[in-house]
Amino acid sequence: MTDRLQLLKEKGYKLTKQRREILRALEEGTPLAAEDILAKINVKCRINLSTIYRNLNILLKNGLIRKISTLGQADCYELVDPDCRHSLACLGCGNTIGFSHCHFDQIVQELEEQTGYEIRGHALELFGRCPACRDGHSS
Amino acid sequence: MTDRLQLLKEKGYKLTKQRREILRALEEGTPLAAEDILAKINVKCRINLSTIYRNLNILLKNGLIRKISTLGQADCYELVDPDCRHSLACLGCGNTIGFSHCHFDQIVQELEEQTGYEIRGHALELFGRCPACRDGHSS
DNA sequence: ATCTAAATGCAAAAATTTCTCGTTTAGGGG
DNA sequence: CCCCTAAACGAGAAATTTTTGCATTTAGAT
Repeated sequence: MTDRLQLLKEKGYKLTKQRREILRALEEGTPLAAEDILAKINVKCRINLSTIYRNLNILLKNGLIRKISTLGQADCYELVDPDCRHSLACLGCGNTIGFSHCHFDQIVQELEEQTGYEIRGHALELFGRCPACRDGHSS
Repeated sequence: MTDRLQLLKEKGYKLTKQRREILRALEEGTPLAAEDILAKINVKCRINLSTIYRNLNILLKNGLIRKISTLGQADCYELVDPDCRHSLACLGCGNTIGFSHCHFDQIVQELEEQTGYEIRGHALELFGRCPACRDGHSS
């Protein structure tokens, strides 16, 4: 059983197959909108979009995933993962690339001391213009 | 005329009173949802919600504002400002505090070199549990 | 095997965001 | 100034995204 399932179980959540499937979909690494998750769920698993939203909210509250809004029109969700991946999106064409190594440990620690918050995770989104959009039209 | 208006003008956008009012509302510093902006617009200025969304998208595309999704259910928008303010939200009660000094210059520069993107701005959201929620219930 | 709170599916509602189209307006050129 | 035109706007409809209520199912404990 994965760490994430373990944590949910300890918190008293039941490990339903829907819940497992949602996590499994997210474990691929790419940020996904609720609809995307639906599309990735095993055909054998009956699941409804509202179940997905309900679970995404639970996962959010427990700091297991983060919500990011730069990509697409619907919010996307991704695992708060150990190797800390983030996104860099082009404001022109929407092309997005990922990166790791955000080196936040220091900032996080300072803030925890200053505020008394226990920081569970972070979302970092960078945006700008990709090489193509930069050379092309000015909009 | 502010830098932001200047930039919009140079890009060929007209400086309508609606556009000015939206920016003025955002200049207060707090992240605002589209509805919040509507509520803050001067009563003398006739404006429609769709105008607000249209302009938010323009401002986004031009890197003048960022969209953040941790707070509330609707997306919020805030100016990409010179002193670089970000938010730390409690997963329990939603209480949010702001902070500055995210020290990103180095990360940004490295990424620009590696990717060829021109990075216009970033959104950073931290989340966790505030002291009260930490001591209180476990959910 | 039984029981119960938690979770789900479904359908409907609510909330958010985009779009169409007719009208208005900013700002440039006489 | 006044005119002109592309850009922007308002209004309302439509599309999309997200939440909710309720009857039914199910995980996990006894």
